[in-house]
Amino acid sequence: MEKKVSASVINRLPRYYRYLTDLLSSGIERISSKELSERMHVTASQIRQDLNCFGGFGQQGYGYNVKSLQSEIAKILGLDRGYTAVLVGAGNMGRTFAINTKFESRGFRLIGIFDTDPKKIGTTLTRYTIMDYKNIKEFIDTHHPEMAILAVPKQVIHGVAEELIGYGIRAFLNFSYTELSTAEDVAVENVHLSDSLMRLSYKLLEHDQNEDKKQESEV
Amino acid sequence: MEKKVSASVINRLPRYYRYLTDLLSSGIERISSKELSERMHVTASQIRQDLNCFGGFGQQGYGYNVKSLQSEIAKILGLDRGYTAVLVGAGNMGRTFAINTKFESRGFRLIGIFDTDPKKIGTTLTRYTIMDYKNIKEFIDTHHPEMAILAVPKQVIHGVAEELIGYGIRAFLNFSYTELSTAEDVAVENVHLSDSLMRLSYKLLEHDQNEDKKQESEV
DNA sequence: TAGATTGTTAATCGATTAACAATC
DNA sequence: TAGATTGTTAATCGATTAACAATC
Repeated sequence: MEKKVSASVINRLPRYYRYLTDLLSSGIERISSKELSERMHVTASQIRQDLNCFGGFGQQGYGYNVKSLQSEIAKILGLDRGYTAVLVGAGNMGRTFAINTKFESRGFRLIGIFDTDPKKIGTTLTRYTIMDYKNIKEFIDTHHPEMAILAVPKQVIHGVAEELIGYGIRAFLNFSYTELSTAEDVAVENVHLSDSLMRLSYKLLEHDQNEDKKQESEV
Repeated sequence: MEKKVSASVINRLPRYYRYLTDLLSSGIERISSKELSERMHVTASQIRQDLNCFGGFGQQGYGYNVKSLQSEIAKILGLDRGYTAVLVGAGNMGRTFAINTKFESRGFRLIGIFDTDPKKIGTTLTRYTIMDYKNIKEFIDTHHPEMAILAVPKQVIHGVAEELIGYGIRAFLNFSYTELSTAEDVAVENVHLSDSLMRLSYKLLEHDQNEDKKQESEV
């Protein structure tokens, strides 16, 4: 068994995928680690090390074929698996997610939307009719989605997750402020917009303070 | 001048803030690094190291006062600065963002929403009237927001960012698929939901493959 | 005071970068 | 072939963990 690839490497993969997709759409066929490193503001060494966790995708003297590298990374990420997902919660975040079909094919395919609000159940959201959360077990038993996107209030997040784990779901994208702890054999990605905002706030403050210092030293 | 705090530490700060806020709301007054470490699934050593980048907030033999530690971290993150932000783009993501006022006070206060779509301009979104993007310079000159939340299509993201930098904005939260490169003296946080999905997809695939291997070895 | 827990130094571990032989 | 660029090993750097003296 190969040794486990580190989280740092995994976290960079989507970014490689993104850049390669852009290169592809601008018609660039081959790229060297050096040129890619300049575009991405990382070292060429890091790119080669990262890729070689999964195999030798390049060719000495030539570099990497953009198209084949992109598809290799897609495979590594599991984007070719046709994973399917249900969305739980048709509030604002849920609706935004459902409408942005551009996410599809970059990780999953949405096959059903659920909510508990009688006002929402039966209404349509893009090409889906919102279903009653009560019937989610039946739906899962029939269609076997692998993932659930959780866009529900933080008060119910743990309950919903546990229930869905019971029904066989093994991967969650969690939008609630509370984080879903990753016990058991379950994959979780937490998306915390508040965290991003706080980081931005920190960076802004840091810049402001550097600015202040610069002015002081000029005086 | 103190040495720069590493990105790893900064990235963990919002999570500390989140946990401390939860502790506070459940009425817990003091906590030791050991107990916090168990709740957060990190080492006590890491917590103490992280906090001591900014100062000695604890007390030997006692631990940390939850309330004062929370407010210290808020200060470090700049949450007490009353930073203000404009939202550019009142599409789905923009609307979701505007409606989730819970983000406010965790990094910024929203003071205006802009769009270019004549159908949207003049309509209201929660407590705001959507303004014409044409008039954003005037608004910035008058109200001096520090941040901009960019929820615009990727085709226009760089143009919008450059324009707003010209008007004095120094911090951006970017929701577009393309990333905003962080040249100049500008703070940027990119939020890429697709990246989160791809990471989730990878984790799921990894779990599936471990599952397969386990079964093989059982045969 | 004795016990607990911090702040901090030292040790370990892992990730990044540099270098270069292999090879297209 | 000569030049370019990979894959990979070795060196460096930084982050995490462990340990413990300081001290509440």
